[in-house]
Amino acid sequence: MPIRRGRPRSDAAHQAILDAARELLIEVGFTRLKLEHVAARAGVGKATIYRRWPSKESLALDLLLELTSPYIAIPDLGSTRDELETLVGSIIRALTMTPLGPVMRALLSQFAGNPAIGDPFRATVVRARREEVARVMARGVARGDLRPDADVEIATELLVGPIYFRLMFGGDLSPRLGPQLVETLLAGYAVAVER
Amino acid sequence: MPIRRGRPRSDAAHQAILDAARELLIEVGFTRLKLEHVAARAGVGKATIYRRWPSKESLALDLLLELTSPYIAIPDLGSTRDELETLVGSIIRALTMTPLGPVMRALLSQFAGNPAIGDPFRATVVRARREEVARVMARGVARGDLRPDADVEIATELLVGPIYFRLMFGGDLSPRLGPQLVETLLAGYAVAVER
Amino acid sequence: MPIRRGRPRSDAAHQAILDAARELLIEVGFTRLKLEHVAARAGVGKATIYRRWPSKESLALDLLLELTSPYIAIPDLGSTRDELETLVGSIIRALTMTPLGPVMRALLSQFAGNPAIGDPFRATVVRARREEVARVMARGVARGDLRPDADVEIATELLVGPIYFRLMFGGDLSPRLGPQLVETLLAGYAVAVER
Amino acid sequence: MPIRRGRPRSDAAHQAILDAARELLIEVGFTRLKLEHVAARAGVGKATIYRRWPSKESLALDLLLELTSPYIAIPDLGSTRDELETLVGSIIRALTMTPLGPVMRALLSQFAGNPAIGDPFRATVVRARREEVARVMARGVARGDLRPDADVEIATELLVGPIYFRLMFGGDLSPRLGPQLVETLLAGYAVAVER
DNA sequence: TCGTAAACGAGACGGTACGTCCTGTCTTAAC
DNA sequence: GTTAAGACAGGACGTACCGTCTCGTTTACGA
Repeated sequence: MPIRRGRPRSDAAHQAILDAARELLIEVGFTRLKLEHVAARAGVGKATIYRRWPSKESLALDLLLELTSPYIAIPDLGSTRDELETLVGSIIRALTMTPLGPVMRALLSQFAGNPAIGDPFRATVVRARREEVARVMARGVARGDLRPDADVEIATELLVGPIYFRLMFGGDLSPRLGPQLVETLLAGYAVAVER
Repeated sequence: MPIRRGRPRSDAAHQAILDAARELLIEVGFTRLKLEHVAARAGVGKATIYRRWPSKESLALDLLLELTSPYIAIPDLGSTRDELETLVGSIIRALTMTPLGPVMRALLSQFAGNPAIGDPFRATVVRARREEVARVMARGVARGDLRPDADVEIATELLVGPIYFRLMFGGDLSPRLGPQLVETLLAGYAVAVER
Repeated sequence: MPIRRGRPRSDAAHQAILDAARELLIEVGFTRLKLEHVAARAGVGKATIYRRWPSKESLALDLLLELTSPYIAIPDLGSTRDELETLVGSIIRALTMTPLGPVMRALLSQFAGNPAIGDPFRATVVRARREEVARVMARGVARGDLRPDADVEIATELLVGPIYFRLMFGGDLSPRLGPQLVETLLAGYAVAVER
Repeated sequence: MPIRRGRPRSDAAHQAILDAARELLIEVGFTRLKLEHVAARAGVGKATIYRRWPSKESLALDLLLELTSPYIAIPDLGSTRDELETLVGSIIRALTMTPLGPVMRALLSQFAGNPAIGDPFRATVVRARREEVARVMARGVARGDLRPDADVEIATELLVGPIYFRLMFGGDLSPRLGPQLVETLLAGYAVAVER
């Protein structure tokens, strides 16, 4: 039994650290985020941070997962187009209307070159998104809306890639983007009669 | 007349710095790239670096522009599909077979959150790519291969977004990806008879 | 109450710094003394030095005060000549047989032009020496050994000035010097009738 | 024949360097004197300085010798006391009323620990002073004013040591100091019977 | 109710890198 | 061949953070 001895860890400190880190990450970006400053803003000793997270990366990753966790599965809406638009729209909304946008922007830089952040992120968020696209597309195929040979992986990237492209390189992340992407994707994968 | 006074700047030192920086950027990534180490590997004083580049970011940006500059315009091949595949293929090839791939991966992190790198990159490389896609598509529309209402911006992002997505989040950057993306894009934008 | 918070400063580091600084000061002199090297030899981070001393000067001053503090008052020996010789002899001995000599030589340069070192040194060491000479001379006047109008300030400088002169410009600092100075001070050079 | 070829060295540059160096030496002291700043203030390239002086020390030494050269021998005044007072007074006057004072103060620090400055200074200025004292004292002995066994070396240091002591550690360098020193040297402090 | 054990805020620790400054040398065009 | 200008390699400066390590104190649990 891992009986807990000694003083329990403080939830207040834990939350203060996350809040301070989120604020600073948004303010200055990942590279200029300093744990020294997080500790100061949170009113916490540095050791209290290191006791919970082994590195800046893992703290940042927790911030990201915290913001991506309220992920909601797409229900069967009867229409493949509606479901895809809902899916893409929820991604755009999360990026534009919650702190996820700035946090994501700050961490984009780390996904490619920093396995400590990239790997867990891929294993959870990216994977979950691919699976959701797969579920929606499977329903679409079953309905006869989509060609049975539609490639789920390419489809995910065609829907999500442009969004991250704009997040990275600039460009509107307006709600109009979702239907535009879905329209193009569907026109491609839809059986001939669809159009 | 900007008469040159004093000892001219050394081209040898300039190139040694760029070489050392490129190597180290690929080896350790942008965050762990230290100008101290660049100077040491280049056999150069730190001041010689700071005389040319005000920051690590601007040095890295120069590396990136140096690698993206050998950009070749797509000639008229008679076939819109061939031209698009050539375009996408050349991007994939540059990312997989030249130092551009690792350098890009190392700098992806900075585009979103670091205007000092992101803005110039957007203004040159991203802009050039959009314009090339626009030229190819304009020829396609003229040929009757493409629907006249095809949106160039969305098209660029559908072609390039998935590539950067895989660069960032992992996934094959095989030569097969190009034709897959073009096929999907064309199926969407092509006039009905195309398929 | 000045409650102590945080980890206390390390006495070991403090002493290691002083030792390394003393050695290097003697080896290379004040101008060529580098805090970087002190830190390296002491096995200490540079910040640990700067936390204690704001500058090279103040560190050097502490070295000097550390070496001049074991100052011993001259007891009543019954003979003014003996007391003066003891006083001058102890100064010469300290300069020739302890690290004070080399340290003093290294810092002589700073007394005149560097108030940060000169002022505290004057306020403590020079002042203490003047007072000791004054006490000895007062006893001498009381004994009837010395003329009552003898000027203490001039006397101090006549005894100590030549010693520092030789320290600075070269010349024996042999034990013989003390009695010579005292003899001349007491007797004067004029033939008897002059006065 | 050392025929001069090429452009002759500029006397104007030479003098501008000495002037700038003297000013800066007085303003900031020897340690904080930077050849970079001397060159800038003199409107001269750094190489022009290094072509003439191998080091900061030798430049400073030249400044010092330039100021100590107008040394005037003491004529036979008929009175040993007058001659000694003239000698000591001329030293005090030079130190208080010409730039020699500040320059000396700035360089005092280097005499002991820096042979490059100390040795030539000792060999010229200090030596000349000792010889002058010797001449005056020899005349005094010949006149019967001074005891024949008077030690010239000790005498020089008793006259000059206190002056440098005050220059270094503070204290009036008033014209009154000269007669006080000469008086004490001649008379001694002991009550008459002592001898 | 009293240890005992772990977490707490604080801040010092040995380090690494920063960006600046200065050194003494070298390289140019102008004279 | 010297000049002013200024770039060069090198190296120290004083500062900022890193991740670790004491401190004295606080908080909970089990004896």
